[in-house]
Amino acid sequence: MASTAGVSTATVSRVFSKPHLLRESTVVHVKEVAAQLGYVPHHTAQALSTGRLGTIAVVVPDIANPFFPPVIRAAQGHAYGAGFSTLLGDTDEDPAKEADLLATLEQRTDGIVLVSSRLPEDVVRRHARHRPLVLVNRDITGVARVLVDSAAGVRQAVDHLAELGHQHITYVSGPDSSWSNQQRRSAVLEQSAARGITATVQGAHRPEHDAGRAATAEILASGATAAIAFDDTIAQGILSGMAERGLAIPDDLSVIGCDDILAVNTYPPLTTIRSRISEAGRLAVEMLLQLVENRAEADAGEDDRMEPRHALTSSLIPRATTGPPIRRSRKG
Amino acid sequence: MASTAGVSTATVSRVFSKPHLLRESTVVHVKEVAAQLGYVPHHTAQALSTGRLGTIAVVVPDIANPFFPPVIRAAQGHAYGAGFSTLLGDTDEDPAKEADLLATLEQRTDGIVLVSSRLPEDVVRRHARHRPLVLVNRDITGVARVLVDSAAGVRQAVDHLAELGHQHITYVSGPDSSWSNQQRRSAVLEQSAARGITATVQGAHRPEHDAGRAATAEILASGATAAIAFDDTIAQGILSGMAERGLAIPDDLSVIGCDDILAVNTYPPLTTIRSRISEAGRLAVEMLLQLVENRAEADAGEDDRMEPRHALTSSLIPRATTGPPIRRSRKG
DNA sequence: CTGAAAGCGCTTACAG
DNA sequence: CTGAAAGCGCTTACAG
Repeated sequence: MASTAGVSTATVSRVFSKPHLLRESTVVHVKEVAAQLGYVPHHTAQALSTGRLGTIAVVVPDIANPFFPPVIRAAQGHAYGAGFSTLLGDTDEDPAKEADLLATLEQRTDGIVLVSSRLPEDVVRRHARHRPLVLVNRDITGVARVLVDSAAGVRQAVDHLAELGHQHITYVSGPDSSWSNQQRRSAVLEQSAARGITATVQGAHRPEHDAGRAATAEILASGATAAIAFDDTIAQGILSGMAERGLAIPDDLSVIGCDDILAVNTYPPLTTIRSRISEAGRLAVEMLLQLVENRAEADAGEDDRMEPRHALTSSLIPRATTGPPIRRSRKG
Repeated sequence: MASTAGVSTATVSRVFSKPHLLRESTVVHVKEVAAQLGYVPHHTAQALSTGRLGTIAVVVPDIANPFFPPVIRAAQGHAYGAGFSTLLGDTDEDPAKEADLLATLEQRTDGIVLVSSRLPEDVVRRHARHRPLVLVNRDITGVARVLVDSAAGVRQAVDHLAELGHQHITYVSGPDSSWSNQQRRSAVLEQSAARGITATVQGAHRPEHDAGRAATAEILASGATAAIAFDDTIAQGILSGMAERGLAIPDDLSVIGCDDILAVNTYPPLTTIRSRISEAGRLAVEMLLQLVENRAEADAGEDDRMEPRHALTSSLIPRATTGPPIRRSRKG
């Protein structure tokens, strides 16, 4: 390439990375020849030389869980726009696999977005000290993170139910190890106490339709007239559980989901708590690229510590699965 | 590393790539020192040297479309097992972006799995001639591909409806540019003709809940007593459209989806056509890695042309949204 | 504004 | 069984 353009390889390199250092005519000429020959700078060689891979990774517990695709999509889109490719990692909800993946990805990327990590805090912290890392949906001091703050939406949900006249509600929980689950459960409990209504907590645990459906019996037995589910999938399962028994929504039970991943794809349309999760993906990548740049500069200067923590707020989207506790006395 | 272990870099290299060429004791010793120092072979340098990136890409039209995550998941899992990382590309259903992505990914991967490509045949063919490429859900002669053959399942669906007594059914179509859509439509039309029942075709076009819901009016107007939808999302939209009108499933309309991505997450549980789509992801990667290996060998030998075409079969999963056309005369 | 030369960290014939 | 040396295709001080 350099030879057929009659210049040195250094010049070719500059044409593609620092054209402002060159005479305009040189740039034009070399680019012409390059176009002719279909020449493109060899990515791997560039990477080896500069130490910048132009690649990030997004690691999630389960791609097939509908919460994650929007996050991944936004992350990939933003990274692509900034000239970065995106590696995808699926930990299968397994901390060991997550650790493994992190080790592999570490040497193949400039930085990692770790979504809903199941790893111990100190492991994450250690990794973050060495390499650019941004957490999504995990709140670890000292590590850059963006949190989908569902607490605000959950409080609105409790208020909504209290105003409809519900006296006893139940929180149908998700995975115990999930930060979001802990946050949502606390918000339900605290806000219920504040409003002077009874709140109980029970399992579904697995964020799956079947788990929600199976939880229906316990919900009905509890005497609660409304359920706030850890996520939409569980909520939808409860809807099925009710339909199975010939019970009506919302008359026999008000149901509120979380995440708004099902949109209006249920019938009746599900009242839920919406948080801009794709915003979380975009923001996380933005922060990560910031860290990558800082690190590049820090090599030549001093390390500047920063601890960004972004919380994205949420809000209740009332649709058709909530109403007054009309048949609340069905058990009597 | 080499120096502290008292060997040459060549030996260190061999310890990690061709240990069988070395004395057992040398391997053990070098590995010990490596563990001590936390040394790991530099991936990018390896890649530059060998020309093997250890990376593949999976390109899909839309990560958020629930059809794709299982494919991606299986592909990533299988690639990971074989020591390959997976880059993810989202074309946003845009052929221009798809072409762009392909060009970028081409130099960053050993090969690409292209799912539901929207690109012209010759563009895909040209790419496949130069680099390992496997298509999923696109049938282009001369290019390795794995097809989710929904035709078999669709024929079963038509038979199922005919046996229930339906005389007029409608196919609610998906994206016109989709290979799957064409295949499914043809299968509905042909099998209906074979069974001597009437089949009409109408739009939903976009594979979205709302499009399905909006299609309900036309379905009812058509006089059809059963609908086979391009996919589960559209089918679910039809379910909502019917519920909205206070009409019953399956009495007022039998509905069959396709892809089984919703599993039993609807109520009533959706009769649908299942194809092992995650199997498609796994198989595609398997074929791709085969191509990558072949190409590596072909460099030193002769190119061996092969044209693998795998069709994964499908079958009807009867659940609760199909039944006899009880109120078929509702319009009279 | 441009080039010669060293270097990024491996791999791989070629010798021995 | 192991090492010296060239090479993978760039980038980047250093000269000029």
